[in-house]
Amino acid sequence: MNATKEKILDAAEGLFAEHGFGATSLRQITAQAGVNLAAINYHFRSKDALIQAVFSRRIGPMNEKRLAMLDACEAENANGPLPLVPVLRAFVVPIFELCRELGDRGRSFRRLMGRMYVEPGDTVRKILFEQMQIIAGRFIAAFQRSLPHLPMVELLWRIHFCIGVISHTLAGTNHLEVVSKGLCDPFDTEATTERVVAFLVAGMRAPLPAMPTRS
Amino acid sequence: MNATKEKILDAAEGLFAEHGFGATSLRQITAQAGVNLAAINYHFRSKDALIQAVFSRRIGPMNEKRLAMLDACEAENANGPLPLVPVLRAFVVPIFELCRELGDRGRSFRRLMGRMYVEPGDTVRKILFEQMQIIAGRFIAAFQRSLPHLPMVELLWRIHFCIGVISHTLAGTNHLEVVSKGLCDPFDTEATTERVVAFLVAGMRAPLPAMPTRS
DNA sequence: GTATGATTGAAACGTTCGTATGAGTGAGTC
DNA sequence: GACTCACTCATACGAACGTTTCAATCATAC
Repeated sequence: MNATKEKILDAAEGLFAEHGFGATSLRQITAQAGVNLAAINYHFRSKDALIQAVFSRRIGPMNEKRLAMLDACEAENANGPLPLVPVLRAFVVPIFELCRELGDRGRSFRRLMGRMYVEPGDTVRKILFEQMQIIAGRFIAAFQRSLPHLPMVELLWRIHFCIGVISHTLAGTNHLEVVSKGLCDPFDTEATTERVVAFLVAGMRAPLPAMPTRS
Repeated sequence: MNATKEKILDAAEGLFAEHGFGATSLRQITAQAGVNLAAINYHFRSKDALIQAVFSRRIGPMNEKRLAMLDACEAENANGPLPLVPVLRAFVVPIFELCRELGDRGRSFRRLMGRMYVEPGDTVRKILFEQMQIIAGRFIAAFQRSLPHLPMVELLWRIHFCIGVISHTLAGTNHLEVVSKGLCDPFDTEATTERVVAFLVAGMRAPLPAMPTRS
């Protein structure tokens, strides 16, 4: 790929993570990348297209890995119940692994990923929907096989909660570090992954809540 | 309070929730509120101060309610272990209750609250830190009494996860509605609260994760 | 009624934004 | 050497931004 294009993507990823999409100007990006302002509108068409490119560079490979892990899990348990833990791991692990592989750049990517779920505006929303469509069906079906007693409504809510934990952990504002006075290290990726999985496994297996009687 | 001031706060709350802080202009706000543009800089000093005002109008009462519920719980269990569920409820319930009380306006406030945890920029970050300081210590201590076997590091991580679930549930992008094809209703506040509590109770009580052996 | 202080109005300020333009550069082909 | 084509550059455009200014308006107390 063109070197300028990549420099732009790298700079944009970092600045978007730091300041958000709206608050990051194309001029900041080109300044940090050390390229000309017009290069963005040459290599990408617009700011929106740049945002899209920043995401798709990473998300595609990540979701492939997720599906690969899910495939492996389903293959190993073709004729029986699907154990919950590996399904959950297929959902959780690749995203943290990708962050670790990216090294220092992973810190930016984490924040971006965490933020994309709450980002207003159609641009990011659209990207998220497209990427979700690809894996949502597969994982819902897998979770259903793992937790067959759980009504669909409850299952979907709990997957929603899982995404919340993952997203918030990735977003990694420094609140946790501050509150814990450095005790908790969000960048110890492997330990964080295990903690997340343990929490989510328990949550998914929680007894059904007592529903309030509707008046 | 001045009627203009309140009209501005209402309009700002809705637009901030819909489009985010950066993407909402003061002109949009004054147009929606039906007041003059200069009114914002007269009643508040700046856009940042307006953002601050939008939040503090709601968060103060909410945290008071949280602490009140925690007080009650601690009073009832002065001489014994603190049960987990009421502590968690004190943490979770007031925020959902506030959203319900606010009616239609609660939908905007929910999104705002959910987003503030991931919002970039010093303005929101600072507000969040100030408000957190008030209740963080109290709740950490309470959770520690409820889960005395849990090491502090794990406890803090799990509180972090809880905030993730709450924040993501509040942020309430319509992903869940879309995926569930309307099966899940995020605005059934009471049922949502029970589901969140059930999930979080189980997560908090999860067995300790097997930590990876550090190489 | 008139003076006073708080509030609102219309208009403008300077800045920065995303985007567009057209000239310039440099490697590769004939 | 002339041509091509992908790319980079400096610069400009119009629009929208947050903020400011100052005159007009209003309620209220004297």
